[in-house]
Amino acid sequence: MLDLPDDILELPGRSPVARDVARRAGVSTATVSRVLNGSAGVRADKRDAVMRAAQDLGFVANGAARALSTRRFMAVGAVVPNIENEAFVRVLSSVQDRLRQAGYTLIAANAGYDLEDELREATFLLERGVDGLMLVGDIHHPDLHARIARSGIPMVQTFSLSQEHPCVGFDNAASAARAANYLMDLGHRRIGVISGLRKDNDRGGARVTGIAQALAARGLRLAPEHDIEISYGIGGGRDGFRQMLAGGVPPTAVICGTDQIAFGAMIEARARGLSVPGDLSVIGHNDSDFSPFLDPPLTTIRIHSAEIGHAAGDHLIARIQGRPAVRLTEIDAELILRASTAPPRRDAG
Amino acid sequence: MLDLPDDILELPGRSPVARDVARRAGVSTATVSRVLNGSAGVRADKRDAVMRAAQDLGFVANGAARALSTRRFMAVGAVVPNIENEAFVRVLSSVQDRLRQAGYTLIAANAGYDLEDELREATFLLERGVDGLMLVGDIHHPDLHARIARSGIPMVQTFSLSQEHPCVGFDNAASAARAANYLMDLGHRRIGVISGLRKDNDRGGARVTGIAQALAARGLRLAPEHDIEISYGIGGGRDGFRQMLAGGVPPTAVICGTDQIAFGAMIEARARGLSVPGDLSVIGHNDSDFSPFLDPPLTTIRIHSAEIGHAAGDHLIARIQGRPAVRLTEIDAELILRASTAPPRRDAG
DNA sequence: ACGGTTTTTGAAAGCGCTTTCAGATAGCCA
DNA sequence: TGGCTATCTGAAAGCGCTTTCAAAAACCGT
Repeated sequence: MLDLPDDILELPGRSPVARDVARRAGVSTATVSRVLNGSAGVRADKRDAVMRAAQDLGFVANGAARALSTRRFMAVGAVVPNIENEAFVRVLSSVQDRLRQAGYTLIAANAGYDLEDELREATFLLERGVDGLMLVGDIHHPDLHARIARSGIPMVQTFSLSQEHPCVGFDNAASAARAANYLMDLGHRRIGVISGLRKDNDRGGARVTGIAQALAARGLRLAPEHDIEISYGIGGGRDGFRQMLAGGVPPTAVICGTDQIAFGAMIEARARGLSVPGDLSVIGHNDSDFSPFLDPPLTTIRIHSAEIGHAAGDHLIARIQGRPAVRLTEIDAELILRASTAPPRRDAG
Repeated sequence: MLDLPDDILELPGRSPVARDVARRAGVSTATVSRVLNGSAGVRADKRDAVMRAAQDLGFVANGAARALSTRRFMAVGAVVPNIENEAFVRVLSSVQDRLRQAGYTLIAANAGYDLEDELREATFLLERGVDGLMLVGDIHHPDLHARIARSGIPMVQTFSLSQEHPCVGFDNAASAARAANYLMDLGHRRIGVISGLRKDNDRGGARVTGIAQALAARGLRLAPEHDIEISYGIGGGRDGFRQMLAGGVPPTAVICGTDQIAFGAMIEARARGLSVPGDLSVIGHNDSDFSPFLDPPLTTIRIHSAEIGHAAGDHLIARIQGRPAVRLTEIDAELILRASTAPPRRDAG
């Protein structure tokens, strides 16, 4: 290597490196590194000199070099089905909270409810060298877990519970069943479901199953024409409820996969001259910002996204740092009662 | 360095590196690198051997080493005021779209409408070695631009226009003025504003200024009691409109900083027995998902978030790759007319 | 078959940081 | 002050990849 004399090193274009700081402070790069990290066992005068030199030069350590050397990238990845979905955004935001405190960065990616895409995105993150990975749900591409295992980094699944893998979530079937039971307690007998896409989506699937089982447990059944699967969003909710009405005998209550869908269903119901909750009770999922303000305010299953995120973040950090972490954390979902649910009309048989 | 004999290298715990692939394919690491990247000028048989070896071993290049070597981190950072805000999420999502196509990763951070925090987060990203940076707005911590400049990476500001810095955005003052003019054309004379926090927020500030100027241009003025600043969200909108009514003579129309705020204002108006748009016209900002479905559907200024994101992404990629890029891109905001606006009542003077 | 090209290829030098290891210093007690 | 221990410190070896440079191999026209 061509070793330049010390005095011509202030090349303007080059951003300063540890070597420059060392030179300026009259120490070695080893000492610079010690000061800028743990500081353990460096004499005060040298430490100050290094600090000042770093300050003066505006030194910023090169993350790649540090990552290469420590084998720690100081980042964790998260792949969520839809990065624009409120619930996932909240989780990402709270995971990031925790990570940030531990000095880690969150890199989020979008899987678009597609297993292949999820695999691609996860692989991409793995290549980047993330130190941990957060996924949503328990259904993934068959190769995904093998790939994660090979990379040797910790992984945690969220939003649903899993027998196989570390997870932070809740029992989607049970919480949806609770909503169904609540409706049946009110006297409803014809209960419908409008869910988002269920393909490769264990949360959606489990919720419908839970509802069907709760109905069965009381001798009722989820009629096929009352079991609707649509795309997410308010428009989806309208379409879904329209389809349901087209099916014949209308339900007296519907449970929806998200509050957006519930909102859409309510709009469509009103457009058809049905009053909520008079003619139709509606329950959503997620407790979105707007839900308390709808007309009527929406009964919904609140998912504690922030708690899920915090727990998932803590779990990953712990395992990255070699500390023990619980394999399964259950964060209970909560049924928030508002005015969109009521007993069915007497004549609704 | 202790050079292990070639035959004991299948240590299970260690993930494979280029050296392993090279050995298995009977080539040098240089060739491995050539194959895995550009592939230029490698004989077909060797190329295949490398490909196969990499496949067999499940080789994944170490991103940190690559970044260190190429001086490219292949990631760009984005710092937005609120990562849970719909408009910013949409921009992030569309920036990521573009970056992903170019092989780059997006790392998003949250500044919480605080200049110090924004500086901290941006610095954090800079330390990571991001190759480019996206910011929101034209008001930043005094040290921020210096720091970015020192790191030598391209930066682009979004959502507003700037004289000083590269930007992709729109004229917040002009678009808000357009809304005000529309209301005045309908005959409104008492127009109010409910904006989110304006501190260190040039978008919010510019909108109010634009409205005030539009009013002034027609001999009207924005009464102080009709100029309300609140926190974001539906609750904020309700509070804001309540405050406005407490101010004395009620306005016949309000322009709100977001559709959430507008929604809140509409709720509060109705609670006070005012009909929209009969007694009060309401205009929002952003054209949120739910806005067409409100009752009445909300007139709003649609911000083309996806276009902003795409343009910002393209701009950064171009500059990272050393290609020229336009300094200022203006993405027009659009006034979407729906049913929440109408002429004022005749007797509303 | 041979000299001159044109391709391919591998050795080795980094990229900038951390960390080990041994030597240098400082501190302490007698 | 000397000797021994406890602290500090710097040289140097990596981390795993890319890339230059020169040597080796393949190709070509005669």
